[in-house]
Amino acid sequence: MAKKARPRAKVTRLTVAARAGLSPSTVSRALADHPGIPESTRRRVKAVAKSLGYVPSDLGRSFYQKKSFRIGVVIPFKRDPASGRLRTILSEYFSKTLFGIIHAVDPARYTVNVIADGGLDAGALAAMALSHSVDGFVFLGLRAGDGRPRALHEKSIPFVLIHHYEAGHPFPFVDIDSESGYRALFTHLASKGVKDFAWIAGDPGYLDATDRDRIVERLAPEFGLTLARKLSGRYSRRGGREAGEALLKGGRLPHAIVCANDRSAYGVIEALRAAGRRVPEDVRVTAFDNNDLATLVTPALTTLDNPFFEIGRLAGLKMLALFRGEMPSGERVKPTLIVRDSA
Amino acid sequence: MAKKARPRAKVTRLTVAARAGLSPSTVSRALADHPGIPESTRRRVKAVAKSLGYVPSDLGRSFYQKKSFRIGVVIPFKRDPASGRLRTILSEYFSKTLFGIIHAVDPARYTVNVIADGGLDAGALAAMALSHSVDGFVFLGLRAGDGRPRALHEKSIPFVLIHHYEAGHPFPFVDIDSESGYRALFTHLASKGVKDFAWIAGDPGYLDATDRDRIVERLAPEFGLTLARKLSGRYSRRGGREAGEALLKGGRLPHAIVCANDRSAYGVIEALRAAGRRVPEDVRVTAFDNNDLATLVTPALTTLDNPFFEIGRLAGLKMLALFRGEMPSGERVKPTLIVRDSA
DNA sequence: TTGTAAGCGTTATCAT
DNA sequence: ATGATAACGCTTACAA
Repeated sequence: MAKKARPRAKVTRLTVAARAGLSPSTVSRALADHPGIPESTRRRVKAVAKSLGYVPSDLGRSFYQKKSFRIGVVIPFKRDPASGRLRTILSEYFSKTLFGIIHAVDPARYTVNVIADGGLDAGALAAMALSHSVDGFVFLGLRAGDGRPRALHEKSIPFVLIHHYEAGHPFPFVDIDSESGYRALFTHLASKGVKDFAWIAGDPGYLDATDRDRIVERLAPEFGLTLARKLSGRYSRRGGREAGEALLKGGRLPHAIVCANDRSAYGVIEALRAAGRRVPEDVRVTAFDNNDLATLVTPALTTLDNPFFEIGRLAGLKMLALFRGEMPSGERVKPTLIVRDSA
Repeated sequence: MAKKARPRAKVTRLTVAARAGLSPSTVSRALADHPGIPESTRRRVKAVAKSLGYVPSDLGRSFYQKKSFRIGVVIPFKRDPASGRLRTILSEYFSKTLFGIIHAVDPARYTVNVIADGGLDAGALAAMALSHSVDGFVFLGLRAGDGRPRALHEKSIPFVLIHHYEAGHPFPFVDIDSESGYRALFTHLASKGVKDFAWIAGDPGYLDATDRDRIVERLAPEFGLTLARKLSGRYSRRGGREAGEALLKGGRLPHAIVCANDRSAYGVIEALRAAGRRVPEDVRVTAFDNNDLATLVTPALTTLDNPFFEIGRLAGLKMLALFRGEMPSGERVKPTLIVRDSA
């Protein structure tokens, strides 16, 4: 019975105004709950708008305000045309962080645009912001020495760095507090009677990786631990396996093998298993990230949980602060030690 | 020396026009490479624009054209506030598909907006399109019986379904061709002397899962295979493990266990391993998807590759066709059989 | 070949 | 309390 107001022509503020016998500006104010509009008018306008099936144009609002209400999330991405293989950062890292960002900015009516970064230069990024395609950027998976943040900063384009930061610059970032993590881990290891360990480093192209090198080296003595060997695991399973094999050739195994992430830890475990060594009986193995992988493999990994969702959420919050004209500081979130079977 | 034209005030088409001694419309046409603009003018305009550091406003263009040039990618997402655990579809599936979409639509200057679907109703989605927040939708991870596509269709809002379709409706979709996959798989199994097998089904909430039930049942006899048992693996590792345990209690194991996806296959393998059965010596196990997981576990999984990137790419292409006013049909892409160690 | 003018839907300013 | 008007940056008839 209720005749569905199926709008044949588009209905705008003008249509609503005409139908309500008011001016467009009053409609605008009523809909935006401006003060100084009597409750009665407000209600009437809203009723008319509803009956007309009026949907405000985000585009009109954006255009007027010169704000797109979009945040560009920049993530490294290349596809090898030959093999078709994707070269990007870990899916799980990306997804969880992305949802964290969305979760944070959604209440402010911001939306997230994914930008596949296959070598975009600073100019291209700046153009996206200047053209109001996005209002700012969140960077994921940036490599050490990337000059784009600085370039954007010079153009006053807002951005937040994730798992990255710029030494000597007060750029807002959200990073993992590796030091706190390794303190927890070393405490655990020491309590298990571990005296020495090998360090399987990450990909030195990332700031976090080289940071962890330094942190591990510096902290070990505090916990009575000897850093017996340092090898690169390149954050990859294969890198881990190769490091594990190298370790096995080097004579006596240390009490523990501390790996810079989950994947390389699993590679190490594979190498050990192939050589007939048992984890954790013969040697303990620890990891970092706590990806799905960590519980999937055998033995399940003792690892430091990298709270991707939370990190994304905080980055989103900083982005909003930036939009409000504030200057949010950098922040490091503490990982949680997850003790499972491997150590 | 070259004085950097750092725009203090915003430079628009008007600025460029004034500087070039032309009208704004000519500038517009020159920049858009319209026919009927002499090469000389075009060049001059472009030079001036460049020297002024002019960046066209996407917002202005969008506003005028009433098109946002954004595609909304809708993905199920819920976060359990208590545990903080994310409930969403697989990260890897999401990421690869998303990048496929981006890859396809980027050349047409479309951009992708991720929409976390925590129970958005059809009205909310329609409002996003009607407000020109996005021009259309790509749906991921839809469950059987979801009425939203039909509702959007009635409002003439363009969308593409991925790994989903609507029987009896010509909605554009991109799905995996499970039948072709199982033909390849059964051929392989038969060649290995397999005579009977157990089917570990997926989550019946998804269309693909129930389709595979039917396909497997129908196809088996063609290949001289007996479907000895049917159990649900719920697409999950735990579901697979439980199914595996049930199978082990049921007396003699069939020659093979065909699982509806990788995760449940791994669960089955865990159950078998716990019971001291070897894969593939005692029983062959097959999977579906070819996620990272497939090579991570031991034994590496023989599985059907679900080409997520390609599926996303095709969906993006269909989206563009829809925007051109065409009515693209549904499409099923063939999975590739990847033979590894588990079968 | 180029210019003029209108219009996209919104909000803010200034009147009334 | 409400109305008229301008402005945001762009494109596209229509005119010249």
